[in-house]
Amino acid sequence: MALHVSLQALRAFEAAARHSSFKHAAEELALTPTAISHHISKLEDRLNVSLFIRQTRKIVLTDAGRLLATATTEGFTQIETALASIRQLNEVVRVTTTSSFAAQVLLPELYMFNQHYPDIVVQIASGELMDSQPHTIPIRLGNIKEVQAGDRLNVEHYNLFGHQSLESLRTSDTRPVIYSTRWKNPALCKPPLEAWLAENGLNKADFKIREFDQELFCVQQAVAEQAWVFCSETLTRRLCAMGQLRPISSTGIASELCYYIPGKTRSQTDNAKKFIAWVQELILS
Amino acid sequence: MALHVSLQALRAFEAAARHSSFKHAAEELALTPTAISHHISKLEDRLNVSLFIRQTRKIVLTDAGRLLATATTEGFTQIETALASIRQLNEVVRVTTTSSFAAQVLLPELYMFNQHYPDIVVQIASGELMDSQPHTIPIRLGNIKEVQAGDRLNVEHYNLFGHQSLESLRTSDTRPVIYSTRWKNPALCKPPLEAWLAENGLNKADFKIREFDQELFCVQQAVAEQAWVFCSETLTRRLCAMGQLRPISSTGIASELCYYIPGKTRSQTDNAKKFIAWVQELILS
DNA sequence: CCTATGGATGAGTTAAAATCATCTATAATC
DNA sequence: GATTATAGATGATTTTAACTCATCCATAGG
Repeated sequence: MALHVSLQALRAFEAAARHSSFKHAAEELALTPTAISHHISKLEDRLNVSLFIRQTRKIVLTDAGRLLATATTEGFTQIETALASIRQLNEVVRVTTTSSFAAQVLLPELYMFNQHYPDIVVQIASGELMDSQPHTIPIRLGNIKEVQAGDRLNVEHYNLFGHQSLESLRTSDTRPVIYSTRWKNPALCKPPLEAWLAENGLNKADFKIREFDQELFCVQQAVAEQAWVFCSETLTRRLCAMGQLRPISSTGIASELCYYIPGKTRSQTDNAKKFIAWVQELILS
Repeated sequence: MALHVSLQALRAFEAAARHSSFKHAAEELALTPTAISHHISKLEDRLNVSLFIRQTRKIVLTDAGRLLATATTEGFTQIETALASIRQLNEVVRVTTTSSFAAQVLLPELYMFNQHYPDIVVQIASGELMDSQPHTIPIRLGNIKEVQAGDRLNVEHYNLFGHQSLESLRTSDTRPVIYSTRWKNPALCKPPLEAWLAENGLNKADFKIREFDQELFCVQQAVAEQAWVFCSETLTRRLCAMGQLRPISSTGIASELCYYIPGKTRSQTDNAKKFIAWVQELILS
C-alpha cells in the first residue's frame, strides 16, 4: 500500500495540473515555481512516468498525468471538504432538549453565553425530531438510576410554587388546583408530589391535581391562573427570580430524575465542551 | 481553499484511525509512535478539535475524528489507486494495429524486444476494437498528406513479390494473377500498382488483379499459390528473409501511405517510449 | 505492589523542502 | 531580425519541519 511518493509533491502536482501552470500553482501554495518544478520532477522520477509535456510557457498533462490529476483533485477535495465541515462543526454547537428546558432555562440564559463566547453559534432545537443526530448535544431528562454517572448534569429537586403562602393552602375553603406533570414517556419516574405533600403535612385529597405532559405548560398555566404548580426548581428558577413564582416550601425535595447529556465526557469539540461546561454551571447554580 | 494542515499529519492520522493505535500506525508508516502522536496533536491544535479520545492503551475516534477518518481513508485510497495504475501503466505497453502489421511485423519480432526489455510486457491487439483507447499505442496506416510529420514512422514502399523473375512475368502465356489490396477504408490512398507496372514496362490488362481488403491475405494467398502479390515492403520483409517471397523489381516504389502513431512524440510513459523507438527502428531498417 | 504497555512531552538532530542564482528556450514586441 | 519578457530547468545553499531520543505519566494485569 505504502506509496513512497511525497504527499507534498502530489499537492504541488495537483495544483499545477489544475492551473496548467507551475507559476500559478506556486502562487496558490505560497511557494516558488522552482519548488513546484522540483516536486514534479521528483514525482516523475519516482513514478518513472512523465506527467507533463513541457512546452514553452505551457505545460500539458500526459495520459498518466491526467489520470493522476483527476485522482488527486478528487481525493484532496474530499479531504478538504471534511476539514471544512470539521471547522464548521466546531464553530456551531447544536443542542436538542425538551421544550421546557429550552424555554425556561436555555434560551433565557443564552445571551449570557453569547456574550462570553461571541464566536460560538449555538443552535437549539427542541422536540423529538433531530434528537441524537450526530454532532448534536442532547440535553435530556432521565431516571438517575439509568443514567451513567458521568453523563449526569444535576439531580432534579421539586417544590410547589405559587403566589400565596403554605398557610393559605392549608386553610383554603375550596380544593386548590395544583398543576403537575405526567410524562408522555411512562418509563420516566413520576414527580415526587405525594412525598412532598406528606413531608409538608398535606393530603392529596384536599387538592385538585391537574396534569400536562410538559412542565412548561404547568408552569405557564399556574402563572396565568395564579394557581400552584409542582415542578422542578430548575424550570422555575428564572420565574422565581422575576417574582412571578415563589417556592412554597423553603427546601425542595429530591427526585429520581436528572438532566443528563449522553456521552457528556467523551467525544466533543472544543466549543461543545465550553457549552457543556456552561450548562453544567447554569444548572447547578 | 488551503487549509494549512500538514498532509503528513493527515496521513499519520488516517493510519492511526484505521489501526486504532498510534503504535501500529507508526509501524505502517515506518515511524516512531512519538511522531504519530506529535502529528495528531498538531492536527488537533490546528483544527481546534480533538480527534481521538485517549483512554489507556486505547484510542477512540471522536465524531469529528470519524468524519475525518472516513474522508482521509477514501481520499488517500483514491490517490493510491491512481498511483498504482500509473505504475502498472508503465509496466505494460498496449499496442493496437492492423492484423497485417501485427502478424507480419510486430509479432514475429516481438521476442527480440522482450529479450532486450524483459521487464516490459507488451500487449498487442488488432482489429477495430479497443483502438485509440486511452493508454494504448495505435500503430496505423494513413495517408502521408494527412498525417502529422512528427507522428510518421516511415513511408511505405511497394513492390511486386513472387517466386519467379520479372522476365517470366513478361513472357507468360496466361494472364498471371497479381494479388493487391483494396482497403476497406475508401479514404486511404490506393497501393501504387499502376504506377509500378508502368515503371516496369508492364500493362495492367495483361494481369488478373485480385483484391483482398487486407495485405496479409494477399501475401498469404500469393505464398500459397506461388502467385504474385503487390504489397508493401514492410509486410514482406520477413517472408523475403525466409526465402518465401522475392521482390520482383530491385527497387520498390514509394506510395502515399505511411505507418504512424498519433501523438508519437507526446504523452508517453517511459516504456511506451522505448517501445516506440524500437518500432521506429524496426520499420525503417 | 510491581511490571509492562501505550501514549504525552520537550529538546535535539537530521533530512527534506524551499529558495537563490543562473541558465535555456521561445513567444511577443519593436 | 534583434530584443525583451516569460515560463520553466538546474544545482548549490539555506531554512524549515519532521523525526527521534530520553523521560514521564497513567493504568491494566499479573
